[in-house]
Amino acid sequence: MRSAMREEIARLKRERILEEARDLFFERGYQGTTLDAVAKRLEVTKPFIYSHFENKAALLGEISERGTVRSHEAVSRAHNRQGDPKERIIAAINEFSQAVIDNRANVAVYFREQQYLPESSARKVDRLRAEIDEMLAALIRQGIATGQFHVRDVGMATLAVGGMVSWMFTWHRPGGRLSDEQVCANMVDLALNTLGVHTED
Amino acid sequence: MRSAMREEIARLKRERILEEARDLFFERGYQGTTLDAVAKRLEVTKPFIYSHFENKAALLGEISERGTVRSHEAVSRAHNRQGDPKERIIAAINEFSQAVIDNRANVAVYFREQQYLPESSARKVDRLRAEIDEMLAALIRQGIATGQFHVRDVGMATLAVGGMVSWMFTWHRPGGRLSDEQVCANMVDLALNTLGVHTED
DNA sequence: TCAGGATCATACCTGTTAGTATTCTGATCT
DNA sequence: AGATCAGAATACTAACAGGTATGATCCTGA
Repeated sequence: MRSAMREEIARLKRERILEEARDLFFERGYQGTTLDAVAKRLEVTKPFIYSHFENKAALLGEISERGTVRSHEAVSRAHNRQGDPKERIIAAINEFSQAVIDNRANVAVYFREQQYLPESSARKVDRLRAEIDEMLAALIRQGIATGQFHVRDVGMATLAVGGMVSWMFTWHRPGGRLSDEQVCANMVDLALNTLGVHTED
Repeated sequence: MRSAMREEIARLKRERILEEARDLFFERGYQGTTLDAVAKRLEVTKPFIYSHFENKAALLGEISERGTVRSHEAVSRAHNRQGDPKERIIAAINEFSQAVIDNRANVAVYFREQQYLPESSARKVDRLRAEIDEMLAALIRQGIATGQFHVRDVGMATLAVGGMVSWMFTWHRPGGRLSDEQVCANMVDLALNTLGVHTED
């Protein structure tokens, strides 16, 4: 019971450290952020951080992994569910978009700071991204097979659709002109267009 | 005549410095690259670089500005030419895509290292990017007016199309599966799809 | 051959920051 | 009350890297 509680407290501390590190990396960049600055925001000291993380790169690794994991989960759910390719790609784009919005800082930090990722994180994130691409490509191939989608090159269509969704981290602002739901709905429409889905409107 | 030649030599030296800096920033990141490393690649020393550039950030500024200027020129040319909106957007996407491919390292460095840009470069690049977006949005609006394009939200369509093209810097590799021309042609097709252009195929 | 200036290298300084050795504190248990 | 120990702070080190003062070199023109 005791140690279970300590575990939970330790987890909480790790979470708080990661939150502040993520925000600071996002605002000032990885190398532009000192661990003292992170500690100051948390009103603790540097050794406190080192008692919870191996080193600075471990923070970056964890932050980057999380952003990618969320996107992977989103696409994965849609990929594995019932329905025809169109229904499933709609779910995939919708959830993927929401994941990018929800984890904007993680995603941005990852894309900007890839070079500084520790080897193990880099491998893990690479694998997740490859799987996301594979799932999207598989969905697109199925849609072509059913005659619902019309694209010349599956690989490029995958990159285009993945790109327009991922790109949201560069322009999305909370409290923007459109609600998150509207943004996601628009992304779905645009992605369906991109995949050559014939709509009657 | 003398000084004209010296001018040219100085320009050449600046170019060489910028090339190596761009490549190193691209490979190792801005803060991950020391000026000594740049100097070593050029087989010169650090003061040589300082005799041609104010400081390290000036290198980053110049590199970033160039990447954006090329994209701006590409879209600008297409925007100002004759033709209906469809023809002009085809030219815009084609040239924009080629510009991103040709300046992949510049574009990548800019997007990753935005935070470290000197104020004046940041302003200039922001303005160029805003103008690119405005030109694309204007083209899309015209296409809607002529009934050639069909999108719900011009702003989001602009971001989606701009995003899928810009995103190329993350995945394009010279000597990939498709030729540059094929890649650009595919991007044009995908962008037209995204904008709801009805094609008969 | 020599004067003079432009160009570049050597050698240095200094601030910064990741990472750590040591000390302190305060809660818990006997 | 006193011993023990986990957890956290103080204070430090070491190394790196941006930037510069100074001196060497080389080209140009007479």
